[in-house]
Amino acid sequence: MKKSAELSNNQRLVMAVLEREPNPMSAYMILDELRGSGFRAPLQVYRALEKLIGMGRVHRLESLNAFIACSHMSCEKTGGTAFVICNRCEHVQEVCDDSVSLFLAGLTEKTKFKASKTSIELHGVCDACEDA
Amino acid sequence: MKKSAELSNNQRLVMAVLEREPNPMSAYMILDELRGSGFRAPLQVYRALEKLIGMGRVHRLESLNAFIACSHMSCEKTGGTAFVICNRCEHVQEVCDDSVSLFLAGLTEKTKFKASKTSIELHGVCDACEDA
DNA sequence: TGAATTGACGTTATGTTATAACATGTCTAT
DNA sequence: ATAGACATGTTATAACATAACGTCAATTCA
Repeated sequence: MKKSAELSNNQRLVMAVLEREPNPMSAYMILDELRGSGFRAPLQVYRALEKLIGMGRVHRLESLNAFIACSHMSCEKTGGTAFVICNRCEHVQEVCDDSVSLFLAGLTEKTKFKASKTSIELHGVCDACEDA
Repeated sequence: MKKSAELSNNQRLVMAVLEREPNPMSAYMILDELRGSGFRAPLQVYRALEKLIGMGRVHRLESLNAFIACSHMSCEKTGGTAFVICNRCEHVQEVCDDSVSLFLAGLTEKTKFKASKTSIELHGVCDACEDA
């Protein structure tokens, strides 16, 4: 039994790419970054991403079909995370506090629903871009 | 200048398909339903969907790459809508009340963000499927 | 020890979702 | 009548994702 903190070779490479890049990346962008390291097929990326997402170290942004390194330690321990995504600069702000988990708790109670996965994504213009 | 309530031929056909089907449909499922009516290419569907979404009569579910008829009158007037999606029966519950708009308002205030589009989607198991 | 299991990896092919680019038609306001 | 806006049709292609197969190395436990 391995410690979950240990990453396989491919997982480490994908993680490193995502940690270098502040903005969301598509699987194919990641693939292109890693061709020099021997990656040849999309599955190599997707398989690594799947594990990293399972560990909570990477998030998938459904509205972009893109991936980003988690900017916190362990979002997965709280109820959920909201992503605030600027359409101009592509910067993503990750919000992961009580307001999010309370909102989700209220929603699942109201709808009598057992949620296993949630996705909250806002698109618009961030403060910095608005001022500029 | 047309009244916005009037739909073009293709828009009407796509809308009718979505209104017949309670569960989310992919663009290609819609296309297949409409081949009998003369549809031949994905763009015919995507173009109609784009307009219908703009009118608030159809929602796009980002986490499914699928589309569903709005079950309310004009969600777009409120602050936002949350979709509660059962992974077993595929049923989608559309929640569009103050708790959603208040949550979004709090979030945008906190992050100093001007949101133009939001997507809130929960996956899990609905009450009916849980009991069954 | 060695058979069985597990998990990562590699490769080819294919499936699924979405848009680009270009041509045509059809209203309507001036 | 003509310019503008909008809807349409068609072909091709881009972008995103997984199926199905086989290999290999480490682990385990009979």
